[in-house]
Amino acid sequence: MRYWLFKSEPSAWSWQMQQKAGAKGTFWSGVRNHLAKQNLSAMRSGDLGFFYHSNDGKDVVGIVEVIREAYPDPTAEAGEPWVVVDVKAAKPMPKPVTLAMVKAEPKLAKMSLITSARLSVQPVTEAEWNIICKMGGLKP
DNA sequence: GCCAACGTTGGC
DNA sequence: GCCAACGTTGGC
Repeated sequence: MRYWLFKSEPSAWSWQMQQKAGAKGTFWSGVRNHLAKQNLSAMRSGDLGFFYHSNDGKDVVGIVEVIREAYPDPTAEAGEPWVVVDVKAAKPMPKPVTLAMVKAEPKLAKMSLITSARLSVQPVTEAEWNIICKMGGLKP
């Protein structure tokens, strides 16, 4: 089981929209970065990810579960290498964890969210996962 | 709205 | 293969 972080601008795709998509979930499209693509490819069914609102909010607002592993991005041009995974909303954060809270926690200083701010799909370590769940009011 | 970080493109 | 120019992301 691995952990991830998905970034989205709420104006493009918000947590509320993800929740409305329900148990069937949706594909996570639009990744056009090779490192992010590698991360998508490494995901397995059942992996969990934080849903992070960039720009507007700047907070972890929920948890999604990977329900289908990487396959070609339906929104990509023919011949392009991009992939998507399907995710569904698993549970909301009782208390959203803001970027400011992450930055204020020394144990999270090495998170990709801080060190690779522009990467849209990031790995999260188990230790980081547990800390943020706790900050968000979830039992580990 | 600005700007830093960073990835990509294209000229050489 | 280098690197300057340019575009995009995302925090402030």
